[in-house]
Amino acid sequence: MKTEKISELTTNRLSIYLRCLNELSAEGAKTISSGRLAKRFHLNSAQIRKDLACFGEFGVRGVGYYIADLKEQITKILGLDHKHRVAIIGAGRLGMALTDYYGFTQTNFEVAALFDADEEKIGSKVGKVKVFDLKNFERVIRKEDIDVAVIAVPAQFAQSVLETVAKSGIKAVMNFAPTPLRFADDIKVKTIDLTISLESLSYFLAKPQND
Amino acid sequence: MKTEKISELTTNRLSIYLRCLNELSAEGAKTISSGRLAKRFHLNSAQIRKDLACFGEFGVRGVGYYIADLKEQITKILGLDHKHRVAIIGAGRLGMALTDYYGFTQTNFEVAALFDADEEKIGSKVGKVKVFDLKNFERVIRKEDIDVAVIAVPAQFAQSVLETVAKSGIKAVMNFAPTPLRFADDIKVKTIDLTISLESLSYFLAKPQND
DNA sequence: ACCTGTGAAATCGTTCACAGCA
DNA sequence: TGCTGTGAACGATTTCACAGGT
Repeated sequence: MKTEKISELTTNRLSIYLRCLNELSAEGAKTISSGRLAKRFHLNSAQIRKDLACFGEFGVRGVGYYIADLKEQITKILGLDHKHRVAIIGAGRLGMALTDYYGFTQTNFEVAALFDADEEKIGSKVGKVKVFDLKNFERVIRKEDIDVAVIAVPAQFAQSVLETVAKSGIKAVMNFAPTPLRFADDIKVKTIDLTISLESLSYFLAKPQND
Repeated sequence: MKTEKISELTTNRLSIYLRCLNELSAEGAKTISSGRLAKRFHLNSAQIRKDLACFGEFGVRGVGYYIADLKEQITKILGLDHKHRVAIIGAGRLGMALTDYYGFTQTNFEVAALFDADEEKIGSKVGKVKVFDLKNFERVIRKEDIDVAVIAVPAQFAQSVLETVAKSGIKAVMNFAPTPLRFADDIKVKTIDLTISLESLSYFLAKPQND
């Protein structure tokens, strides 16, 4: 077991391993070795072992890993053993699409509130989720016990929204605005920048030789 | 000028530089040095120079880079000097949200068609974009001259949709389904996996000491 | 025999530091 | 003097290879 700092690449892979284990589990398998896991899902077996070894000795030499046990361990490491409550800021199309994004509920996340500054939208509902006035952000997130925020507003408002979010005490933010954000280092901001992804596809199409 | 293989990290940063240059340009600046660019946007100046040097010698010693010229060069490198036409597969909330996502139009991408397998949706419109039957994918993308596909269908259909897309000759795909996909290496698939991002936030909240 | 956990090696990416040009 | 372009140093990440446990 390593006690060094754990890289984000490692934790991202943990999510992937968890998915693989769910699939194997559904098939009724009881144990899996890093070698077979790697082969089946096109991963590297040494990397799987190293990643897992960061958090403990979960394997059994000569056997592999007990699937049910390992699932439970990874679920706990990723903090997926309890529900997270999510606020989405920006009740535009993207915010609304995310509100009933299946992937949220699938991994123990629940969208508890939408926020917008537009009078027209405040008070309306998306499915069962109410749209609140952004001005009341802090009050609502306390009442609703929210611990994760999603920023789905136009880029020019993102920094100011992030400051509202940070002031409320929320420590985990997912940002869809294609803009760099400044924030204190006790909070975690994960930016999903679709513009960069698109431009990267464009580069692939444009580059001289498709090697 | 390097002729080695260019990493995706480098091309992603090119997108960022382009954004920065647009901002500077809007302020009326004519030239910028890597040092001042780095300071202003919290980047590393050596990295900026290295990234740019992969594609040519765009700078002038003692002066820096001419902003208008550099913008043009990067735009060309990223293939953003001509429009890309996009098909979105899956006319659910996510597909619809992406259809009028501002970021697309902003960087020379245009959503030209939506596809779905649901009879109810086929023939309807989202804004000006028509929903076609997925069965007619190849015919429509040829007629509409589409070169980029976005997969916004549930995970269990993603692999089969990708195969339809690949067969049609499209080489650039953005995938929102949280599942690993198998594909030939002459096509580029960029997966935006919101589940992994969420779980990474969850890990941050769960881990023992928030260091 | 099979498999884990882990040092060591290899690869990849970033930052430093400076030669050389305007 | 100010700045680029780049080799060299450094740091991070991945992969190899094997000692040691079952």
